[in-house]
Amino acid sequence: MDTVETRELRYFMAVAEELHFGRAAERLGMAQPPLSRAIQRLERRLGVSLLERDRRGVSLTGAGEVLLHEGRAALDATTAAARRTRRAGGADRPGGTRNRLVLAVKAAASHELLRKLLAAYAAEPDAAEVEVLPSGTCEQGEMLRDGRADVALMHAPFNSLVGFDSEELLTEGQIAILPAGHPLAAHPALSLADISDIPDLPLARWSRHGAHPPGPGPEIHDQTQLAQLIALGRTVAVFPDSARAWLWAEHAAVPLTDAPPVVTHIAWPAHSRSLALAALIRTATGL
Amino acid sequence: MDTVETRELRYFMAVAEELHFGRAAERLGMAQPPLSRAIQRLERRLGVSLLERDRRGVSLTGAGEVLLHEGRAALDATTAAARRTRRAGGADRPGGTRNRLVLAVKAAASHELLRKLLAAYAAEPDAAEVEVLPSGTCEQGEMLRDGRADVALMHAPFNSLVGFDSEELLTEGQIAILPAGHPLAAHPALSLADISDIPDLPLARWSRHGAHPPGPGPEIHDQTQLAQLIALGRTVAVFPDSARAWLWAEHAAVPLTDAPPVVTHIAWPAHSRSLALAALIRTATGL
DNA sequence: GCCCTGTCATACCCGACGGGTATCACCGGC
DNA sequence: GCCGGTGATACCCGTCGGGTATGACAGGGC
Repeated sequence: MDTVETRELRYFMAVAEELHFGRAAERLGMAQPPLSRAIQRLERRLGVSLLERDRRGVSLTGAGEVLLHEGRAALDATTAAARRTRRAGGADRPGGTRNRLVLAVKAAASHELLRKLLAAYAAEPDAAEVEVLPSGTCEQGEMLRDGRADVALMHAPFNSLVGFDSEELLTEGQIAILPAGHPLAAHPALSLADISDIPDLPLARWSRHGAHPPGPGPEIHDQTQLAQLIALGRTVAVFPDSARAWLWAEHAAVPLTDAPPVVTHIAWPAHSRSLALAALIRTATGL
Repeated sequence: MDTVETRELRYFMAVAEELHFGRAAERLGMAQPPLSRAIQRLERRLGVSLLERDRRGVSLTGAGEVLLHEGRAALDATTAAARRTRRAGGADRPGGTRNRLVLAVKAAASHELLRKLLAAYAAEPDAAEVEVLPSGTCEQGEMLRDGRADVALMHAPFNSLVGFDSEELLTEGQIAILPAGHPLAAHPALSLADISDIPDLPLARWSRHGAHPPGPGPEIHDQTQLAQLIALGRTVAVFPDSARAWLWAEHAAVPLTDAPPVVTHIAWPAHSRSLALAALIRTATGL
């Protein structure tokens, strides 16, 4: 009577995001009528109206918006439970997860730190096999929430640590990466203002989830493209200090005086209870 | 194919907690055979074995333990979504929850702070109606997690703030509450060691969820019982400083020098997005 | 050793519900 | 007024959730 099934949540999320029963049904791989009925049933069961079926379109009610947010968290938690359970598959010892540990890292993250962490962890007694999951396009927080990862290296202030437990690992300044021949590359230091309005070096725009933000700079998809564009003298980029490790000869790095420092954290779901994870965190904070 | 329904989760949680299909079925209000089938189907769907059906009893596999923990979080998130959606029921404005805000407080919490907070909040422009939910027996974190509350006053280090966002509100020392006539009541200050081993004043034991922890002291259920036992000279208690507000004439309060300070936090689910809640937090931190 | 008890699994049945197809009701635009 | 597009309704069917009855199997008392 007062229970909501995950299927109903999935259906509602699709409709709430598409604001269109037909498209939502298509996305769900089903026909539209049963979807309409399912939503009606959900509304009846909850005793509230979630969608405003106005002629010419569907819109969310206040309750619908609440369910959109809360339901997302609930669905993530459910799929995370399924994923982590599946991953724990073979280890039938009752002492906790001994299997693999999935570590999500940003592709552009400091390899130095990661390498040291993995090396130190491998020597630990509670060590599990660590699978490194480079999340190029996807947010690491998302991966932690829906169970694709167990632990992540995240970079404040770019990633939000909200909802996770975390420990600070490393703080570094940021540098501007310029074409080696550019006049600005000769400066000992620069400010953000110095590089934000250079006509011949517009800042590149990362394309995320297929949507390209508007702006003057070139569109890029990965770090190699960016490196190439810088080397060609077409753009400039701002990166944490550890990016110096992958610079080319055609690149020049100049410290930025007023860029906010980047803090690398190790973060994990707050409710985690795993010996292997605890050991990894201990290793990381002890580096 | 890779989806888990909340009903299946509920069933599994019951079996995993009872470690007995018959009792779990009874608790769920159903017969045992369909429960067995549901668990089998869940195991098949996840592709892992969750329970070890040994003759003479059921035990959890490693994967089962993972699902026990993760599933609890998922179920809590789901019921929270349903509860909060239902509570948002009538407010059909698209600006967020404008309804009521449920604030969970420990029954023994500082009334002073709570009164000031509610008074200040009522004057706010974004103020919603605040329902105060005194959680005598139940953990406030549980209430936040499963949606019975939207925000809570929690007391570190007694409550774990893990998994929530929180702001510090108030730090106070702790006091020993003794019978007024007791010799120790004359001291200007005491240490924990001073009161932990007094033969005539064993520390009282709170009964939680029906289970009484073993020990020498008397069993108590609420604060009034405790106050009475102290007044009768039968026990001693340790409380935050603000407990002085409800002391009786027969009580004596003595500061404890080495008790950890109690920090009152305002805490809320990390993913919350509500104007009313934001206003309450702003009010609380501005006190 | 035998039976009895307690456990979970299997067999079978039924009603309900999820899902599909066809169609309706309604509105905006040409 | 017709048409395209929306979501809702009507009807049908297969699957599945749930109940009852029963089986398989181990352990304990006699």
